[in-house]
Amino acid sequence: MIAIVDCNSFYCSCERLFKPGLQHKPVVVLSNNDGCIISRTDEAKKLGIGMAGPYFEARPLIEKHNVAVFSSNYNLYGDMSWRVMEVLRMIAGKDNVEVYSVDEAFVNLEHVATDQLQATAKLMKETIEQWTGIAVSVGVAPTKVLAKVANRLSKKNKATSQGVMVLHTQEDQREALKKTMIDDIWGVGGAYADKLRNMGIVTAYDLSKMPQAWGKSFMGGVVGERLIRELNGIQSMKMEDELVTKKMIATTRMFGAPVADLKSIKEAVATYTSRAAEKLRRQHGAAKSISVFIVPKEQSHNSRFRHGPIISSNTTLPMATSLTNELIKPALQMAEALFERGRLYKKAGVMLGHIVPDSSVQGNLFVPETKNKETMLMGMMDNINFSQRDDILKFASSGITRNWKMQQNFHSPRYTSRWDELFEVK
DNA sequence: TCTGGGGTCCTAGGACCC
DNA sequence: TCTGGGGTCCTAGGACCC
Repeated sequence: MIAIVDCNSFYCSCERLFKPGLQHKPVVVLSNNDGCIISRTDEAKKLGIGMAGPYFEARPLIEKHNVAVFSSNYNLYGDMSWRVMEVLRMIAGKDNVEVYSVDEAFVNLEHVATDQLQATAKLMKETIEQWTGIAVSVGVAPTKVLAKVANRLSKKNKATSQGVMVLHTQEDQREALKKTMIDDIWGVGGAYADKLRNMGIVTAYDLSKMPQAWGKSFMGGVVGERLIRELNGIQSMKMEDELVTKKMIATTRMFGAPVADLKSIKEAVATYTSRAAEKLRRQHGAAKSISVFIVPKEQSHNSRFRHGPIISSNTTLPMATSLTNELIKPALQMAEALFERGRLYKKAGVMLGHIVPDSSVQGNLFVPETKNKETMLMGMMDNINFSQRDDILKFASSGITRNWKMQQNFHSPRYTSRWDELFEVK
């Protein structure tokens, strides 16, 4: 059996930890640049505030009901996430935990006796809540997809489930599937949901009764086939080893306000490249390709498109590297080539691809000896920046004033990761 | 006026090879 | 007038996730 442990309204819960007065009050957390709502408490949901909707649209409701609003504080969420996952690893064993996202983890319960499943799930939940203060829901079932179904139902019926739901008989599974609409299935998004409904498939149960071959032809090939098997309790998605090596690393941001000058664009691109290179070094990788894109602010009144065209360029490097300076150079060249004077831009991004382990970087006869020193320099920069949790050291091309930086008007202190922002009790 | 950021997997189709 | 068959590799784009 597999459990999925999922933090309730995670970002909001983190903010509430340090503002006990907000317990049972509506709270929302905004995306970068304070653009969209990306986390809501139950109280905020009840007021009719939608998920992923733009902040400005929900603003009347928010002001009317005095909803607490926060900009996202990823230092805080990252640190709380680590604490939650550590508790799980202590209880279930390090190798049985697969961190799926910042607020979710799958836990392998293969070795737990059937009559102990409920108790184990409850233990995980209660320990996390007691030690970290973050409330979680737990779903347990024979497959990942069914565990997700269980988790969702446990959240929907908190009063009866106490935040834990175990689906271990086929009877339980069938009942749960009947209560789950197709668009609430993990792996069914908007496009497939529309398609399925048009074919008269409405509940997860309906979908589970379709033949696998049908899934193969109508739901994206092996993906659909696998989904149907999982719904029927046949494990088709394994527990993954902790996968730390990403195949692509991206750093992209909206600007605080549209930008028209090349200098700002270049500063932003240099900054994002530095950040991406940092992530790359953290996983001991080296990248062989880098691409840069910039997005013009939509000029036309044709508002059907949320984004303007994306203007991008890609460079293949002579050899894979993780050195910031070697990545910044081509990135800035591309930024310069893409930029058109007279246009307004709202976003830029950098992506690193063709990532290989840095130990396997192909030797090149023409690599100068100085390379080792540069690698050490990068390591030092990373250490200093990490211990300060800030870009205290950066490349000059990243700029000092940074007029293009995103807006974060409701940022809470980094309570758990900065000495000078510690929570104070008077 | 104002709509995030960072990923994954899969398929189709083109280019190319023998 | 008629122009094979079978591969591989790569990229773009769609769909999904949180």
